[in-house]
Formats: sequence, C-alpha cells, structure tokens
Amino acid sequence: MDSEKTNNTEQAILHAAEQEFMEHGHDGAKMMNIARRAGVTHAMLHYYFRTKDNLFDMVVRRKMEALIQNVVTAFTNQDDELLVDRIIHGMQVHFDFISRERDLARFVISHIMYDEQRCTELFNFLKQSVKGLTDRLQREIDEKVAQGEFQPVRALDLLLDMVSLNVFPFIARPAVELISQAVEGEDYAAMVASRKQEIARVISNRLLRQPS
Amino acid sequence: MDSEKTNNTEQAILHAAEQEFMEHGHDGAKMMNIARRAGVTHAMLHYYFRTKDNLFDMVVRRKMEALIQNVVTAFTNQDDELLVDRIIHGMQVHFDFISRERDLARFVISHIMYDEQRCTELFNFLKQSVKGLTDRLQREIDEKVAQGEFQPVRALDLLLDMVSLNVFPFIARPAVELISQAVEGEDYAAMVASRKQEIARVISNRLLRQPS
DNA sequence: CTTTGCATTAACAAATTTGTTAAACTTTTT
DNA sequence: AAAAAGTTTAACAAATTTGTTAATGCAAAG
Repeated sequence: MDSEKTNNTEQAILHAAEQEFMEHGHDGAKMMNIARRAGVTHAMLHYYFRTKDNLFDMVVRRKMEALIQNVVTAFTNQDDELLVDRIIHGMQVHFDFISRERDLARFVISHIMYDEQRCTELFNFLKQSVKGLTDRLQREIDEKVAQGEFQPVRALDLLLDMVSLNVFPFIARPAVELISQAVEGEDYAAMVASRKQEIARVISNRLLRQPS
Repeated sequence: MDSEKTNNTEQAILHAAEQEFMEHGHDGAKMMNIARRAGVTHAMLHYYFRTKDNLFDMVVRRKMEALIQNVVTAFTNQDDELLVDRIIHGMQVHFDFISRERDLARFVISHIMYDEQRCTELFNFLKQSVKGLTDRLQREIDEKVAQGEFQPVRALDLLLDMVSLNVFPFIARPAVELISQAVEGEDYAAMVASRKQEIARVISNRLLRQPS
C-alpha cells in the first residue's frame, strides 16, 4: 500500500511534457505551455524536475523504454513455426506499435538522432538486444539459405529494411497522406492498412526464393 | 554585366543560415549564431531578411527546389532500356543525392513535416510531377505484369518503398552508424555502400517474377 | 490544537533572443 | 568633389523564457 503513490501533479506534468515535447521538440517546447497543459504554475515544473533538460530527459527515457520493450518482444515471440511468418509477424507488431504511438517515430528522428551524445546513450541501451537479435536471426536465415528456401541476406540489412519501411509513412505522414489522397484516393487509415500489406509483401519477396 | 550581382553578404548569410537551420532546426537556430557564421552583425540579417521566419522560408524554398528538381529528373531519365533497370537507376540517383546533401532528409522530416501548412505548400509544388510520374510508371508496370515478367504493384507503393528505404539510413544516421559498427564492423561509408546494394535487391525482388 | 514538512503560488531576477534605430562608413552618381 | 544611396555597426529596447525564492496553504504527526 505504498508503491501506489503516483504523485498526481508530477504525473500530470510528465504527461503534459510528453505531449509538448512530442509536438514541438526540445527547443520548440516551452515550460509555460507544459505548465498550462498540466494545470499548474511553471514553478512546479522546476520544483519536481529542476530544469527543462531534466524534464526532457525523463520524457525521453520513458518513451525509449516503451519503444525498446516493444521492438524486442516483437521479434522474440516464438509462436509461429515458419521463420518467414515469425519475421513478418514481428514486423507487423512493430508497425502497429508505431502506428499507435502517433508522434513517437518522428520525435525520435527529430530530437534523438540530432544529438550524438543522446544517441550514444540510447544505443548502449539497445546494444545487447540488437546484437542478440541479429545473431540469432542470422543463424536461422543461414539455415534456410542452406536449404535453398531463402535468398542470402544479412540479418542487419533485413532489420534495417523492415524498420525503414515501417517508420517512413509515419514520420512523413502529412506528405504521404496528401499524396495517397491525390494518387489513389485513399484516406489515412486506408493508406496505413495498404502500406502494412505492401511492406509484408516486400519483405517476403526479399526473403523467399521462388515464391511460385 | 548586371545579373551577376550576387550580393556578397546576402549570400554569406543565406549560406550560414542553411547550415544553422539544418543543424538545429527553426527553433534551435539562433540569429546571432547565423550572424557569427556569416561574419557579420546580426543586424544585417534583419536588414536583408527582416525577420527570422522570413530567412527560414528562404532557406526552405532553396532546399526544396533542389530536392524536387533532383527527384523528378531522377525518375524521368530514359537511357536504360529495361523498366527494372530504369527504376533501379532512378532510385540510386535519388539515393546518391540524399547521401550528398547530408542533413537535408532529416531537415525535411523534422521541420517541414511538422507543419501542416508548409507541407501543403510543398505538396502543391510536387503534385503534378508525382501524379504524372505514378501514372506513367503504373502503365509501364501493368504492361510488364500482363507479360508475366512483373508481379502486380501499385506505382505509388513502389515509390514509397523506394523513398522509405533510401531515406532511412540518413535520417537515422547516428543510430544506424553505431549499430552497423557494432554488428557488422562497418564504418559509415561502407554501410552506405552496402545499403545501396541491398536496397536495389529489395526493389528488384519486389518487382520481378521468378528471378531464377 | 499545534507544529512540522511538503506542495503550491505569485512575484521576481537573470539570461537570452529577436528586432530597431541612429549614426558611421562605403560606394555610386552627379 | 559633393551629394545621394546603400551598407554596416554598436548600442539599445522589448519580449520571451528559464529559473529562484519568500510567502502561503494544507495535510499529517505529534
């Protein structure tokens, strides 16, 4: 009956900060906007988090933990039997996550990747997971290649392919939305759905030899 | 002997502004930093461009013109005979351009896509080119599909696939660089080179039926 | 009930940053 | 060479923004 403190205004501030930072980035976000969103004085932000950079770091850490946890579990599930299916399924879990967390991908690109140092931090967080993931994946792929079912691929390249394809529609959303509308007459939801299918097709074509 | 004015400090300011805005974005960029980079007083920036937003718009416009021109010409060339080769070649021209303009892709994602209005402007600029491009491409693809050489694809999806794959390594550069280094022991240049090849493979596998 | 300690506020201070302006300096024109 | 026009500067003003602090309110512990 103790861990359920969840200091109310502190949470409110963090929540407001998440929104503000996601929308405007580190520099564009203003402490007083965050305060207004949280319904408190801006002095409270300093009371709880000392400085803007501190608050920003908290927000980044929370978001990164959610992201990493999702990515790792997405590719760690073992339910499906075929390797292709497992890969495609993992990729789609990732796709859905990004789709749900509307601004996260764009935020990471715009405000983590800009900062070499922050990026190194984040990377050290990811390092083992990614290395473990690629190593295991590479072994499984090579096996399939030996059996003549797969075309040769480096696991890292495959992962980059998948992340590239998954992430882009969301980081370039406004433009992609407008173009989809103009060329195919699709609204955003339809575009996301068809993209998800297309991406799966791209990846399985990359992997499988002779799909016939 | 008149059109070659190219006011020196004005150019210097624009050049400095490009660098500063590319590195730090609209909000992160500071007028005084731009002035220092250009080797003038910050009053000069206001003398030539009135306001920060004005200067920012100038920079955006210049960059967008370069980008659009490249994308359009990349996919308009008709030298290669086979459709696949033409597509792959166009994509690689695009890839090289992004690779050369180190920060452009990230800048577009971070600072154009954020702004619905600016995005609409940009889109109206692109509209006809893209529509024309996809229509022509779709016709050619459908022809190949009828001949049994291609798998069915929507031209727009193909374009999105290509742009996604091309753009990602550069907008996520620091992270991709670190991971490539850790997993494959590749430095940045090597990673870019291998990515270019991999991407070509992905796209031709998506297109061709039975590569055998 | 009062004291103690945390939470909150309002007002303020300091720094930064954008934008202005009048004066000085250059270049061009007459 | 004098005047005019354009360029540049230094100093300043105004606004914004981050951060501080002393005073206030409030809940729980004594």
